[in-house]
Amino acid sequence: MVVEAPITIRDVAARAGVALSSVSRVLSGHPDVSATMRAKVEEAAAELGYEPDLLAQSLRSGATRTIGFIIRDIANPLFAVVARACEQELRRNGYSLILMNSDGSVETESKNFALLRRRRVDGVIASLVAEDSPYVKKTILSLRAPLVLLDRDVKGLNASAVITDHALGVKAATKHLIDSGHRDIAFISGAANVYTTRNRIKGFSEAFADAGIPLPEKLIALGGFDAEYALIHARHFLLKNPRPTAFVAGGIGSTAGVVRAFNEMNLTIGKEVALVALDEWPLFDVFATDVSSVYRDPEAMGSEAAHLILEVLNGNEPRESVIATKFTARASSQGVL
Amino acid sequence: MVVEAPITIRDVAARAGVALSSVSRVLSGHPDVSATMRAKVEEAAAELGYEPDLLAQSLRSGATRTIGFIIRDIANPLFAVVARACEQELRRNGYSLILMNSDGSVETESKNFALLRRRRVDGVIASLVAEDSPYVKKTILSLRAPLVLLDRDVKGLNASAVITDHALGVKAATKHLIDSGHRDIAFISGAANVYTTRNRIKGFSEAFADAGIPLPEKLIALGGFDAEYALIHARHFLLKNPRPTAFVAGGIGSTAGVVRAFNEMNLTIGKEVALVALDEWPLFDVFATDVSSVYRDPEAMGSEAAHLILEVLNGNEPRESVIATKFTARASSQGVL
DNA sequence: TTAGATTCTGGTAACGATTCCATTGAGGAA
DNA sequence: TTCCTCAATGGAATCGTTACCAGAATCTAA
Repeated sequence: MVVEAPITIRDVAARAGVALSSVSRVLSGHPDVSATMRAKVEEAAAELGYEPDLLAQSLRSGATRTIGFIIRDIANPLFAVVARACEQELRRNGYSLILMNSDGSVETESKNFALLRRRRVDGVIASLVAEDSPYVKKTILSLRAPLVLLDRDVKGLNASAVITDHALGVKAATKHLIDSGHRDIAFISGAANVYTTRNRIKGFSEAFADAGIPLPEKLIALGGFDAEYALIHARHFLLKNPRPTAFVAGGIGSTAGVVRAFNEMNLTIGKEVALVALDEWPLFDVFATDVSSVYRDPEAMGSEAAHLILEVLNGNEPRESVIATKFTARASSQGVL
Repeated sequence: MVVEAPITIRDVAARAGVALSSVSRVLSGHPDVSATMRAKVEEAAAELGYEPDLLAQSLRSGATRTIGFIIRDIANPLFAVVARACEQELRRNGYSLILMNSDGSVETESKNFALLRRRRVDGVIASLVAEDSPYVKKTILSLRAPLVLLDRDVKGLNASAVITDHALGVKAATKHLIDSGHRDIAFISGAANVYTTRNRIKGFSEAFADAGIPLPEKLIALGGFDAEYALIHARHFLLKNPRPTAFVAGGIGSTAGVVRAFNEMNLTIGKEVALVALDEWPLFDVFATDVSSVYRDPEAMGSEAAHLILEVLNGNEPRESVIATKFTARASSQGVL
């Protein structure tokens, strides 16, 4: 396979019979260029099929027009939609997205940040595995590039953030359960070292406080967003006496685990046990039509993240953008008691 | 915010009191380096916290250690898993993944290829929107980098490919439906200008041929993988007389559309109409336990794609890798007639 | 007509790294 | 001692681009 060498600005200059610098001026739209020169260079460039090399441009200009995107797991359907919307918006603005999964490991996450720094990305959008891991601040402060956090709250970073108002939706969901007579409501979600969890628990607690009912602390399990964690703890809760009559599951993985536990014990959702899912997922409306949920718009999260990073790249100050949540009561949380 | 300038090899050389070239030799492990020199340079580099600039290295070496990943839609849960597995495997080998959605548009796809070329990616992994679009071959041949196609078959490209043996699973599924007495079996999927569809139809046809039954050509709709397309055609088929007793839905989007049509007409899956889904999706086992499916392993697809591109980058010839499919009969395809 | 400004162009130095080439000095063989 | 080899190092060219600087040509104003 013969691969001819790529066309460089040098070739164009030779063909047009002018200097390198003149070609560069024409191609980058410099004002001090005669019409003749412009025509000659453009013709030569077109004939040769010249394409500027982004690598060389980046080295020279210091900007790569790439944005790093670090998340725990792109296979989480919510984040896949976030990533899509974000990539689309960045692409429209001439940026490309470098995707990295941190696989739930703070070490991998740290390495990813370091690699993005070496790649000289213009910015990073990240959903951190944990806000309190010791390296986080150091790693991020040495980034030399603007950062947008997804649903995370780390002090002293001067970063932008897309923040979901989970409390709003979770509080409404919990109030709904309490109003329906539930008292022993289990809550299973990820660890409290991420804003997501803390803000959800805030909404959960407020609903109990408002109702003047003590928080069922023994039914709260905050340790992991994965299905396995949720399955184990849901099983455990379901063996208690009295067993919880309702479950709030934090995220898609948690919901999977909780529902598996129900299935194991042959509990019919909406009849023998109530369920509220936090976040929806693909085909939610098709196969899970009767599951009550707290919804947030992942498209909005993704495009907002892109806007926030572009804003800072354009010289504006970092800021936060809040995404609303909406509780929708469906059959899964009704008629249980 | 004061941002100090990044440390370059020049700073390290100055600190160690040696030449640039010596620093480079030490850092890139050249053999002709004295122990004294090595110690001096390594100490200086460590003290300054030197990190090599991948941009400059890439310009010099010609390799960026980046791989482009072009798919229709990362929010398709199957491809999200493919992307995750692929990114993980590439990361282990020191490569980063640049993600681009083509949004189902051949123009966007073409622009994405062109941008990746300008970014000098070392390779591209792509699931083409269409195999027969006029620009495809030209765009790809001008890539100057190895290519791995995902479930696509384009002649004359010298590309590697991860190919799914859809026919195997679809044939088994169709045979199962025929053996259960179904004759009017509808098939809804994407257009025939991608291998995926053609290979599925091959399996579908073969099952009919083996049974000596004519193919129900009027019940085959090949036009789009999206839910909307499937919904419209499923509705249309369900109004026929006699109406089809079974549906095969090609992909996650198609399944969503078909099931919505069932829901609209209050048809109970597995009782009044049979269904086989091609591909599974997250929480499939939790909420859709009774849907018969043809499964393929997206993890395997992703890591195979990574292996194939790495192979070619290591000097081997392009090749194909085949992924198996497995039909599993569940309640949705039984006891209908 | 001439001084000064303006337009246009070419040459060259960066950006940050690697690699070739030439030089030095030490060591070994005759 | 002389010649040769080879390890070790510094200097310079290079990757492809942009931007600065200087000089030539043209134009404007007095």
